[in-house]
Parts: sequence; structure tokens; C-alpha cells
Amino acid sequence: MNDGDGVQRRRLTRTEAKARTRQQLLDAAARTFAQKGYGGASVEEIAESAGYSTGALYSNFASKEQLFLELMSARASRRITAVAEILEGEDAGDPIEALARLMERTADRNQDTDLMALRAEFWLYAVRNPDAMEALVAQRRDQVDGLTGVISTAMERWGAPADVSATELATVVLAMFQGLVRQRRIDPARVSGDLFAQSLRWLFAGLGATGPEPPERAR
Amino acid sequence: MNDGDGVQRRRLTRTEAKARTRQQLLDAAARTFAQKGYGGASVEEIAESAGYSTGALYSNFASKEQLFLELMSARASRRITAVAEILEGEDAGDPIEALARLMERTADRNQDTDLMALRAEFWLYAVRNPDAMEALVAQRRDQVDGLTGVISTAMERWGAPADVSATELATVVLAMFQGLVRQRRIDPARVSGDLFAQSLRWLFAGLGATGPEPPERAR
DNA sequence: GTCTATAAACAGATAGAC
DNA sequence: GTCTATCTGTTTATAGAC
Repeated sequence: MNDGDGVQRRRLTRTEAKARTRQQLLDAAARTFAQKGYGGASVEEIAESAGYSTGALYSNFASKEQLFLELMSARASRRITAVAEILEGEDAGDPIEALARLMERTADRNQDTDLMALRAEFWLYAVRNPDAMEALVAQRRDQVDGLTGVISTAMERWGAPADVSATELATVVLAMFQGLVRQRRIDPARVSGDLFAQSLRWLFAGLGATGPEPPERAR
Repeated sequence: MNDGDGVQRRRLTRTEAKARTRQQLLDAAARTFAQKGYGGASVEEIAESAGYSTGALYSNFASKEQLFLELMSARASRRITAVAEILEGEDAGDPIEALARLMERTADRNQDTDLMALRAEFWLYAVRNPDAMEALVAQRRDQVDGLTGVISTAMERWGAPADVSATELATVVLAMFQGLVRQRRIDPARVSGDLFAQSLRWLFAGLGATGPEPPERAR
């Protein structure tokens, strides 16, 4: 119970210090897994990248796999909320503009390329180990939830019919976003920076379409 | 020059036999890399999956990496054309229906899950090794080209403005498709099978929208 | 709690038999 | 041209010093 001196002078108890090490190792793991992949990253690399030894790593995590899984679950609750925050800050203006700027910001910066790569690693791991899928389910729902705010605003602006589901639309917007970012990493010359904004305008303008057929046809 | 009997009875010359082995190894590599990932698949696994030994593999490929790269380039010219073929067969009907059925077909079958996983592996590899990106560029352009046919048909049907680029639209449709398939693998309960068709209708119905602003607003 | 040293298993790649 | 056997380096994970 009582550990040494009653008052904590250095503001870092032993357990806090360990938690800090844990977090540094998690961050290093995120970097390393993103840059080298799950199979390509060695635990020694991760530990060194965090400034520790493999011994310290194994003192905090049972195995390489468990470290990866922890990362997968942790990221579900952490980073994703950043999307919503960024959007909140811009919510005053045109929601489509806000979404488009989000794309430009995340698509080309290296930091977020890492994030995209890490997400791809997560997806591949979960596809191969279905037990790990639930973490991705949570992650995806957080992303969709983070979008529904702007989506709803945009829907009002464009006078979308009441029977259009905001979450379904958010799912579609997320799909477009991720798909375009991935393609832009491959062939930036052919995936222009504002293609996303253009697509959003098309999409929202078409929400009024009711039937499965073109409005009028010369048949 | 003259090998044994002048006429080839068995229809397999030695070079043909080697080419056959090569192809079997490539197919096995595609399966194994898809199922275990680049780092997770061992050359012994690949060779055994093809019914050969590692010696045979290294007789045909310089290294594991070169095998992977060959696969990456080969798939660019092969499988992708299948997309266009499937679409051609359905072209008579509603183009949107054709695209939607394509999604249903590819999204849930395991064979195509493998293909999606393999593509994700390609993407990750190329993001980390930019020299390999050109293969993906070709792959992406083939995919887009394979789509432009149906897209153009659908554009006519929906009376899209002339200034809408069919290839850009194909890029967007491809992004939506890939994004939705990936999300559906994560959370099928929340990504319904016909959400893709619905999105396509929204998208095509909205092509008429010209400006960056909603058509009319209660401001 | 973290480090050093090491055990044990496995990887990619090669050499020589056939 | 393919297989068996093996070499070499690296990997995950652990044990014990501090």
C-alpha cells in the first residue's frame, strides 16, 4: 500500500512509468508496423524505435501478436475521433468544402499515409483472423459516426428526401473517400485533388432521385 | 536441338514444361500471399502449395521478392480484364444493375476476398517501395478502362452533361466499389448488399448538378 | 522494470545429386 | 529441371543480472 514516501515527488509513480513505457512502445509499434508491415516488422525494431530493449517489450506485452491486437483496439477509440474534431472546426462553412479539405489534408501527407497503411494492415489481419474483426467493426462505426454530423448538415442544405439514411450515406462517403485516397496514392496524376469534392456534389445532388430508373428516357 | 523423337508426342516441350511450372508457382504464390501476406508466407509454403520444392522455385525465380513483383505485374494484365468481360455480358440490361451485380458477386465470395487481400498486399508493398508503383498504376488504369464502357452507357441513359469525364466518373465508381467491399467485409450487417446500387443511382442522378452550390436554398 | 545474453525455431537462399 | 540437404542469418521469446 504505502510505497516509500507517502507524497509522490516526481509525479511519476512506478505504475505510471510503466504505463508511459507501454504507450511509447505502442506508438513505436504503430510507426513500425505501418512502415514495414506486420510480418516485416521485428519486435527488436519496434523496441529500439521506442528506445527500449526487447526485454522491456516482452515485459509489457505477451507477444508480437498481442501488441498488434492491442494497437488495433486502441486506435479504434483514439485517432478516429480526430476526424470528427477536424470536421467540427469547419462545420460553419460549406459541409462539402469541409469534407473535401479533409481529403486533401489526409491524402497526401506522409503521416496519414502511415495511417492508411496501418489500417490496411488491420484489415488484412482481421480478414485472415476473424476473431480480430470486432475491433475493426468498432473502428468503422466510429468513423461513420464521426461523419454523420456533417452529412446531416449537408443533407439539409441540399434538401435530401427524409427517407435517405444519414448513416448509409456516411458509409458511402467514407467508401468514396478511402477509395479515392488509395487510388490517389497510386496515380496522383489521374486522381485530381478535388475529384472528391466533385463526387460529393454529384452524390448530394442526386439524393432526390427516387426510383431505380433514370428520371426520363428516350426509349 | 533434336530432342529424343522428332515429333513431340506429349505436347509438352521442356521449355513448355518449365513455363507450366512457372505458372503453377505463380498461382500458388497468389493464393499463399493472399492468405498469409507477403511477410507471412514462406517460400517453402508457396512451393509446397504448388507441389514443388523450394529448389524448383529458386530455379524459376531469383527471390521471394521477385516472385511477388512478377505476380504484381502479371495480375495487371490478367484478371482485371475479367471485370470488363463480366460487364460486357450484362451490357444489354440496365448498366447500374450490371455494376451492382458485379459488386454482389465479388464482395462475398472467398475467391475474391483473396483477390482483394492480394490487392491490398500489392498496395502496401508499392506504398513502401515506390519503384513497384508503376505496376499498380497500370493495374488501376486497366480497371478504370474496364469500367468506362458501362459508365458511358449509363451516362447516356441518365442524360449526363457532356462536360462530365467518363474516366473520372469511372474512378469515382471504382473508389465507391472498393471502399464498400472493404467495409462490407468488416460489417456486413451495416453495409447492405444493394447500397452500391443505391449509391450509383444517387451519383448518376446528380451528374446534372453544375455549380459547387446546392441548386436552391432557403438561406 | 528494464537490459544483456541466449535459447530454439525458422526464414531465405544455395550446392550438388539425380 | 527438380529434389534433398544444408548453410547462414534472423526471428520470437525467455532467463537471469542489476
